[in-house]
Amino acid sequence: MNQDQLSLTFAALGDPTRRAILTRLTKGEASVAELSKPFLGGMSAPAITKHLKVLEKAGLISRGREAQWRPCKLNGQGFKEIADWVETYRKFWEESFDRLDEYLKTLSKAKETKTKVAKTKKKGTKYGRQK
Amino acid sequence: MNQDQLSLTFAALGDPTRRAILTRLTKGEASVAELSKPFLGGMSAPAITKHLKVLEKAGLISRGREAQWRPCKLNGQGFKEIADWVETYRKFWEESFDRLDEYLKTLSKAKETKTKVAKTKKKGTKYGRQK
DNA sequence: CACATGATTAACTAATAGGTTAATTAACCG
DNA sequence: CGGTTAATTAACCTATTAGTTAATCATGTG
Repeated sequence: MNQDQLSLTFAALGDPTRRAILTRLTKGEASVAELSKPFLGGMSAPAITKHLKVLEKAGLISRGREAQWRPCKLNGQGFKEIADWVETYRKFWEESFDRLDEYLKTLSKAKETKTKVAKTKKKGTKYGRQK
Repeated sequence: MNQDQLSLTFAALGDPTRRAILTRLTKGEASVAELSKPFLGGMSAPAITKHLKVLEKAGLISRGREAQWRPCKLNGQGFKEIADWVETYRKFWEESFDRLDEYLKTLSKAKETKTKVAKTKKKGTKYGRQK
């Protein structure tokens, strides 16, 4: 299934070939042929076409018409969706930096005082049997 | 194929079940059994175990030991990787908002002046034959 | 029109993903 | 120890994915 937009977008980004295509597009519009060249020996056009379909459904690119060419360009909206989603987890990565910070302070403190820390055994946690 | 960390992380986020697990974990640590309950009729424990392996390799969670329970918790680092990657595309979504903004201004201007915009046909683009 | 170029579609293949149930491992409890 | 609970591993199934080559569609040009 995986029909929801966020899943489509994340899944699209999970492929390195597709991310390479996006990186290329930061430098400007490109045709299918242009996009296929950079891939060692050149990836086949049908393969690129498929990737572009995935990227388009993911809202990460949009496509134009220019005679027989169908140039692709980045579509900001898709990226914003991802940015907004991950933003809701910000405090978790900031927290871990806080903890790292605290740990580093602990280290230097330990160096000063040579303190031996007692290892306290936790018991009876929330995971204990409930009946 | 798909071995790089960023691919693992994005691919992990591409599954709605796994994102639901992450959402649950924002409220605190949880065991496999606790994580399986919310899924309509309860998803099987082996399925959850597999998802957790994916999330762990993606750097999005870490796991502890508490007797026979293996509680999971969020790992901020994985989220930061994603945030950093998407940040490099920020200007593309901001640009599109600028364009929207400009468009809205154009609209209200048109309302004021009733201007008819000439449609200019582009010709001879970069996609032309290079022979 | 005939033909060349660019892209897509069709058909196929091999590998991977997401799920299941059954069996196994690990740890606690009486 | 024997039993129970939590989780993982194994084996299996089906659907999807990423790629291929060959054929088709679309467009511009002599």
